[in-house]
Amino acid sequence: MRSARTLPSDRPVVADKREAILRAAIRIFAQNGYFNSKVADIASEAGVADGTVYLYFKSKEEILHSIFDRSMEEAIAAGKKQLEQTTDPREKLRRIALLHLERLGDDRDLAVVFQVELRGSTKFMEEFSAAGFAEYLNLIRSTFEEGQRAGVFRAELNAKVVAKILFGALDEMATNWILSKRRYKLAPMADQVLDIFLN
Amino acid sequence: MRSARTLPSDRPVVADKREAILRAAIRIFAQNGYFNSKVADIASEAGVADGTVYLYFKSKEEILHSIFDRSMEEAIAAGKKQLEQTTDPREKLRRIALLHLERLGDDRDLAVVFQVELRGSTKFMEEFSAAGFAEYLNLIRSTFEEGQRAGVFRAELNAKVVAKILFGALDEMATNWILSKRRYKLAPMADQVLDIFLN
DNA sequence: CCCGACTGAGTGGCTGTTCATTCACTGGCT
DNA sequence: AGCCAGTGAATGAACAGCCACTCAGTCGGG
Repeated sequence: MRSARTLPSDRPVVADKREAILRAAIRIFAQNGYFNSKVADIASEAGVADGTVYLYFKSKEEILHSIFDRSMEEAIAAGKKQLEQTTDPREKLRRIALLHLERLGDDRDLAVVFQVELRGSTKFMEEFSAAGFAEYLNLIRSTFEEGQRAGVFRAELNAKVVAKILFGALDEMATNWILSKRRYKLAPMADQVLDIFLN
Repeated sequence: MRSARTLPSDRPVVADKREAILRAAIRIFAQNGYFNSKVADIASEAGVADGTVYLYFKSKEEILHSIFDRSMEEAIAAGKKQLEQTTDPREKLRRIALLHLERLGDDRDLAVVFQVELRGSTKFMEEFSAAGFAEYLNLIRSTFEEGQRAGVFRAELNAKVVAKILFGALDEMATNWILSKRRYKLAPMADQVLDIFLN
C-alpha cells in the first residue's frame, strides 16, 4: 500500500519495514508492556502481516533486544560526541545529564520501554547490564575522575559510586516523569539535578 | 502430615500456609520473573497443591500485589518509627537511607522482586506509584523540608526534586547490588550516598 | 514465467484457573 | 465410648483460552 512507489531501491523498503516494525513495537510495548503485547498487535500497528515480523526478527524477544541495542548505541555515540565539544568536567557532566533526559523526554514511548519494560526480567537486566549499560556508567565515571584530577571535584570520593548516584538520580527523574499525570518538560530537570549534585 | 498435632489452634496453620505461599512466590518470582513463573511452580515450592494457592489468593497477580503491599507497609512503618527516634534532620535522612538499603540487603529475593519484577508493567507501576510509593517519597521530602526550615539544608532547593534524587540514588544502589556478580554489603552504601549527597 | 517478499489461517504447547472429589477432624447423639 | 453425618481445607486432573510461531500459498515486478 505505501511501499516503494518510484525507485527500485529495495534496501530502503527493507529498512523501512524493519524500522516500521521496530517503531510499532516500541509503541505497543509502551502501551501494554512486553508480556502483554501480542506479536499480532505489533504487526497490525506496523501495517504488516504477522508472518512478516518473522522475516525481520527471529522472535518477539529479539525485537526488544533490537530496540535496546539500537537506542543504546545511538545514545552512547551522541554522548561521546558531546564530550568532545568541551573540556570543562562540570560542563561535560551537565551535557551528559541533559542529553540523557532530552533523549528520553523526546520520545515518551521509548522512554517507557527503557524505564519500565526493559527492567522486567532479571535475565534481561543482566544482559542489559553487561551490554551498553556498563559502558554508559563508565562514561560518567571517567568524566568525573577527570574532574577529580583537575581538582574540580572532591578527590576522596569514590567515582564509581558517584556515577551510580548520578545515573540513579537521572533514572528516577525519567521514571517519575513517565508516571506523572502532569505534563512537564523532562530535560530542564537535568540542571536541577546537577545543581543539587554539584553544590 | 504436619497439621495441628496438639492444640486446636488452626489459625496458625492457616497463616503459615499463606505465608509459605508468599515466601515461595518471592523466591520463584525472583528466580524466573513474574511472567515466566507458573503458579504450579509457586505451589510446588510452597509444598501445596496448585488449587490451594487459590484458597488464599484470588489470582496470580494478587500474589504479587500482596508481596508489595505487605513489604511496603512494613517498610513505611519501620521508617516512621526510626524518624521518631531523632530530631536531627541529617540523622533522619541517614536513618531512612540506611533502613532502605538494609531491608533490601537482608533479603535478596525480595530485593529482586522490588527492583526488577515490580517495574515490569506500566499498569503495575501506576498502582505502585499511587500506593505506598508516593507516601515513601513524601517521607523523604518532608524530612528534607524540616531540615530546610531548621537551616541545615539549602533553602532554595526544590524538596520534591531532592527527594526523588535521593530515592533514585538509593534505588540505583540496590539495583546495581542485585545485578553485581561480586558480593558486597549493601547497607554501608547508605553512608557513602549521603556523604556525597550532603557535602 | 520466475523469484522472493509477503500473507494470514492454522497449530501446538503452554498455563491460569476451576471444581469434583478426598479426607482429617468435629460435635452431637445414643 | 462408639458411631456417624457434617464441614471445609486441600488436592490435582482437566479445561479453556491464548498466542508465538510456521508454512503453503499469493502476488507483483522484472
